[in-house]
Amino acid sequence: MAAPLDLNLLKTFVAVVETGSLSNAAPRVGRSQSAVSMQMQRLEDMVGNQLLVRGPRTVTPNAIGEDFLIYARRLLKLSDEAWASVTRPMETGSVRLGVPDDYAAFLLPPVLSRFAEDHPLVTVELVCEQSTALVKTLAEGRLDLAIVTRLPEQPLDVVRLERFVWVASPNHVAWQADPLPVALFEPGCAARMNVLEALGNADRSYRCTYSSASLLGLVAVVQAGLAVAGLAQRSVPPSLRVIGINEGLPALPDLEIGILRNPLSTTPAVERLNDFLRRDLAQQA
Amino acid sequence: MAAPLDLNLLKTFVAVVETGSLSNAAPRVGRSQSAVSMQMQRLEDMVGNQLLVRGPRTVTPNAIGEDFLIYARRLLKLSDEAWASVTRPMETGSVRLGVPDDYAAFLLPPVLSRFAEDHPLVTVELVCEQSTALVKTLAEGRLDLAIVTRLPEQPLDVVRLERFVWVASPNHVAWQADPLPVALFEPGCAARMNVLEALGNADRSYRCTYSSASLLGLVAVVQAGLAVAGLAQRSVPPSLRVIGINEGLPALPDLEIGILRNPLSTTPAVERLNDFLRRDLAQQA
DNA sequence: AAGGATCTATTCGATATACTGATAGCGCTA
DNA sequence: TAGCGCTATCAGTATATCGAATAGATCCTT
Repeated sequence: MAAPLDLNLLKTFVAVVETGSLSNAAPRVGRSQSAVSMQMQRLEDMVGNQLLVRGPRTVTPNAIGEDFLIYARRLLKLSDEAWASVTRPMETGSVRLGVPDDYAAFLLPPVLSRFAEDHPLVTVELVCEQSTALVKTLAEGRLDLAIVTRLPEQPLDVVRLERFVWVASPNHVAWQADPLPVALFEPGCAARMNVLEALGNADRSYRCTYSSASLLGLVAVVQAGLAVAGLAQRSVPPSLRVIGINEGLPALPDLEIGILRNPLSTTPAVERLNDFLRRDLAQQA
Repeated sequence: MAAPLDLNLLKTFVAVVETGSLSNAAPRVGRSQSAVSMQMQRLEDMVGNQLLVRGPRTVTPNAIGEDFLIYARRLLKLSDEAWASVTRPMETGSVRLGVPDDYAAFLLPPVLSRFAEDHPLVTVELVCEQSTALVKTLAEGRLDLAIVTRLPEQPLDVVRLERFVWVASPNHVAWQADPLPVALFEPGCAARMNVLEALGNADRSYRCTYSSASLLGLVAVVQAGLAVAGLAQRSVPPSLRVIGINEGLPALPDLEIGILRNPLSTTPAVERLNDFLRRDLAQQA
């Protein structure tokens, strides 16, 4: 790693290129003409390459200088952003938000859209994982917020109850098979536990024909008539049919949705998104 | 605009946060412990906010410091890139590459993986849009390269022909319906034009049951047996079945794939990725 | 409970760096 | 040819930054 560049020199460099003159750049950077000349000399010494071509009365960047100019501008801009993050933290920031796959696909886009309208300088980084993985990721400090489904024994402030339903292919009768073929999310997942617990309580035998984290894969298997599955009602694609007691299947308990927060994530941006999500999720039909 | 930050201070800041100690950071930045202490003081004076919480034996960033750390790392990384752009211009750079959705999902990952292995200091920013949108984005100078499907009358250097096929649900016979239900990409898309042109030439009446840019949505509709669609053969998921003349559908012309290049994008990185893609796409089975 | 260890903060003196003002040198224009 | 307007260089000065030493606080071991 080279020594970090001196952004004061870059600021002067940008001013020189933009004015085409050392003398005209000087007032822009609050230095004398001779200081500007020496700064450009120091910058070129530092990077080990000439960046500027000096004419009798003008100064222009060479090809390397042109490329370097782009970096100089980016560095100065990022420096301003860094400064703003400290001095005006309310307006900026980035939040790392974890959500389960199905929330990402179906529910979050409108929510994040509305949040982005209200907070244009806040960046939300979405991480899609199963709830169990999200708990771990957040505990490791790699997430600020996570929308998760509550697991048994898990202390979680529940924000909403999500209807959880059986689904099947509209053109198949997979539920008639014995043992019941079920498509499940991966072990440890609350949705999976709900399904297995309901089947256990009903003394219904089953066999697992699909086990993965992928919602798309699970949906594909169910659509193919190879299994039934449990899904959050709002995640049910139009191609699947909701089934239940009428088909001889036990009722499924609702999923308890909550928002986990990293206690070390105390920025205003995280605060605001947290409030926004709590309000929005609680309000949704 | 605030005065630019001192990257030497940021380097020290990062070292302090990473080691949790001023004393341990000192050898990392080639300074004495007292110099490190004063640098942190100067940094906090400069930004006008405390960034570090000092314990008796440890130092940790506060919430503002955590955010600032992200900027510090980005600034240092960008400084290295800037340096490399001067001293090793052939190896660095960033390319803005536009690709259609289905290419992004199925085909580009292995290509970009191989490119990244050969060119670790080149950053590729991917933009996924329909070909029609990509042409416009590139013309506006916001892309360096774009992989697009050739539209009628469009001058484009074709790099490969992509087999374009009808697909349907393996468990449905949607093609038997009259008029034919088709799922289409949005208007203006070459794939859409191919389908409609082929149906027109065959005098086959059709109705459009899906029209969107989303591949996932289209696949869902087809899988549901609600429509048939045209897809690049290599984009066909395992859950769909390729159909064609045997099912009474007209042959679909191949998609002509080409690479557009922004004439103002002349960096070595763009050059190299362009060459790489041309070679790689031409070679693929 | 006491002593040693280990850290951060501060002071002081030395050194390095960066600046301004003055000026030399060069090329252009009238 | 003289004057103008630029960049480069020089010398002196001011400021910034550093290391070594040390104070103070806390923690750990005996």
